[in-house]
Amino acid sequence: MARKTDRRVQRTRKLLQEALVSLILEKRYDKITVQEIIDRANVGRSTFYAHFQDKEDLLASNFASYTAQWDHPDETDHEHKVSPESPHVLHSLDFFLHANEAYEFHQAMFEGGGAEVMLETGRQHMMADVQNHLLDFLPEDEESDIPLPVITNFLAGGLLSVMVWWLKEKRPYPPEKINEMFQQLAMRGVESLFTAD
Amino acid sequence: MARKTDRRVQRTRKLLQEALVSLILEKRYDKITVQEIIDRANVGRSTFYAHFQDKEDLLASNFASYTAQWDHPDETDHEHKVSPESPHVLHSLDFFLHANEAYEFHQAMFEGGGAEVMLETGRQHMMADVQNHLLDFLPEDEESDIPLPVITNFLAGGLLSVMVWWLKEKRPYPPEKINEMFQQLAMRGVESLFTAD
Amino acid sequence: MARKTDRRVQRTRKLLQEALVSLILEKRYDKITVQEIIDRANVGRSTFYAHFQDKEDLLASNFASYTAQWDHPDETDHEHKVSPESPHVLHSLDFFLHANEAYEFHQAMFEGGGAEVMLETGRQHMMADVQNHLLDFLPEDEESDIPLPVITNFLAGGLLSVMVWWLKEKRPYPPEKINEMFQQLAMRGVESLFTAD
Amino acid sequence: MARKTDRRVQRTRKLLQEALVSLILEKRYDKITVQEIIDRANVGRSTFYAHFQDKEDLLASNFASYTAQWDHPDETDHEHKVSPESPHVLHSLDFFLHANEAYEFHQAMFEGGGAEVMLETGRQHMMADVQNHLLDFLPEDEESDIPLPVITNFLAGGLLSVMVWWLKEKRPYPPEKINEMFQQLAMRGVESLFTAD
DNA sequence: TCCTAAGCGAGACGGTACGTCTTGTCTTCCA
DNA sequence: TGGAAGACAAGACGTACCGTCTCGCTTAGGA
Repeated sequence: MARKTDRRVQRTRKLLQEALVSLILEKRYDKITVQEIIDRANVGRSTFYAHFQDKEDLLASNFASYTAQWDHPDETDHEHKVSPESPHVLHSLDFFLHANEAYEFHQAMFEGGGAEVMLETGRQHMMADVQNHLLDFLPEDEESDIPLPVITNFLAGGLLSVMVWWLKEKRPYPPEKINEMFQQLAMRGVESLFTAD
Repeated sequence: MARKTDRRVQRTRKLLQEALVSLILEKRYDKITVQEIIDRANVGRSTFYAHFQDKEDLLASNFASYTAQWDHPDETDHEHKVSPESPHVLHSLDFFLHANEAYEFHQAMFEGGGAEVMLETGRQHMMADVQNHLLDFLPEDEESDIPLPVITNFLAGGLLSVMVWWLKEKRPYPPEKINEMFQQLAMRGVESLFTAD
Repeated sequence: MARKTDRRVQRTRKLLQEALVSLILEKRYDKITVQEIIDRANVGRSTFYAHFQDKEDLLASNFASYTAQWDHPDETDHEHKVSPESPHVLHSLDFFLHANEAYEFHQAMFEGGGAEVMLETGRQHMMADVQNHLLDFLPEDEESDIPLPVITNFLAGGLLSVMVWWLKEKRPYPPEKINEMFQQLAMRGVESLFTAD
Repeated sequence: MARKTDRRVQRTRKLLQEALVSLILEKRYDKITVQEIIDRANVGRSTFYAHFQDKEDLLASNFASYTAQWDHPDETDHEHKVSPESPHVLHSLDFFLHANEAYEFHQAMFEGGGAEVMLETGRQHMMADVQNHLLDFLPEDEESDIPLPVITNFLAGGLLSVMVWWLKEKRPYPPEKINEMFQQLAMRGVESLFTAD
């Protein structure tokens, strides 16, 4: 059994991931060279390509576990089984909380220009997530006027946009607060801003 | 007066822009080479760089006039001075209509991978636009619970996301229809989907 | 008659020639750009090419009159019709005197790296000149052991080399003196240096 | 120890050198492109620049070993310790013999226009060589009327010129014969041609 | 004095080669 | 035997010049 090998392999992967992150903190992601990464990681060029297809692959691996949490959130706090009267159709708080924790990493991404790659991946996960949640709420037999993908895109797009703003602005509110705002906008719509509450 | 020169310059710029678009319709944007562009445009390499910094710059110039329309829409159809009862806080129809016209171009962008550049620029214009419109509706003296940028990001993010989906899906609805959906979501919120109308 | 035109043309040619020389005094000839020349001369690009084929052509024109003197020396001082006893088979003094006059120009050439072009042209003229003179001395009927081209190359090569050294060393001797040395070497050979005179 | 690497590197260098020579045999040196060289050598562009600064550098490397022989000739045939009666002040035969061996290469250079680079380098080596030999013959205590550099330039200039002629003429005489002519001219001078032997 | 053709400046342009840069593959050696 | 080291092929990049060209302005010399 190649247990020892596995451990070495994991170590090399980690070295490369950390090298990338540390570089991202210094300069734009898309200006980072494979050469720089392997220099920083003290790893041979061929070793890099033995583990990752390319730079993006390495980056993706960096937040694979990250987004994995979105797909498989801890099964503990599933207390937001809400009623239609008080529906948390979108468990957006999870996203904000999670973004809050990985704040520094996000900062690096935005400043470094690596955000696009991440955003696209993130968007896809978020979309899937949102859609799943919506499916729990929209009665299957009753076809809504608005197709599911439209709702999903609307919500995920809005959420992501607000979240990025929040992060770029260096979290002017606690995650719970910004989530509350988002929930109001998402659930009640803009119209509610103009009508008496 | 350098009139003739200007005309030549404009012609060259146009040749390059058209060459890029025609290439985008054939292959992924990021696989397109400067050499291919200038070959298609029958233009010298140095001429290319005399007019544009790089490939992205050329791409950007392609929808500069495009987004310019967002900033300075035709002053004719400013009839959406709507009442709060039927508020078109967001003149999103304009966006859908406009996207509808430039449909092929958008298709090329999305398929070709050049969308990122465009989306970012587009987002910025859209944000500014949305914000301006909101300012007309939010009473200045009355501070909302939710800061303006949050609303703006929410709406622009949702709009863009829906629009991209709509384009990528090859416009399954007429622009008026998709706009209607968006308006409902944006104005009334998701909650409205579950309540009796 | 286009008299006035001619005058303008001559002026332009002169401007370009002077611009080149002044530039050569500043930097290596082969690093000088056509653009720099026409900028310095305040002349349009097309005008340059209307007058000269290229940079080398302009350079050549600069010492066209120069070498012309070698081919058609002033017919006044032809008093070196020497006897075989005191033969000035090679009228090398002319070359040294001429080089002496155009000293600054030569300096520029050597320092500027434009010398090669000049040297090659100069060598050709010098060779032809030397050969002509030799023909006056070598009796046609009597075939020498050594073919004429060998002698010509030997003398012209040696003369040019000595002259270049002399110019590069900033003329450590008066032209008459260096010529005397050359004449001794050329006429009597190196052997004479070791034998009692 | 990078033994294997060295071998690869040497192979690449050789491939490039040979590619250049083979190209020179086909077309003018200054019309040869770096691209053509690397195509012929089956070598990547960056590899070329990893080994040589530019085209001239590659050319120079081609006769580096060549001129090296001039500086360090085989220590075997040092039997030209000649008496003043039969002085070989200048071991010019070595040069002719050497040029004879590398005949094809020279041909390529002259026809291809790459000769200038080579000639200048060759001249310098030849000058140093000639000067060293002269120092063995000219008694130090006895100052000649003619400075050493003048003699050196005269001899080296003449020798190079004759040699180039000889090569360009496709070696009309065996190297020993042309050397004999040169020696007579150099040692006894032109005057001797006119006097009874 | 006006007219007109040539000379000219300005500079856009197509084209070519350059030297740099980065990628992903491949080979060799070492631990 | 797996990984470090790094040479390498491939090829796009942005730059630098070149020589051609088109365009109007200026200007001189004949009308």
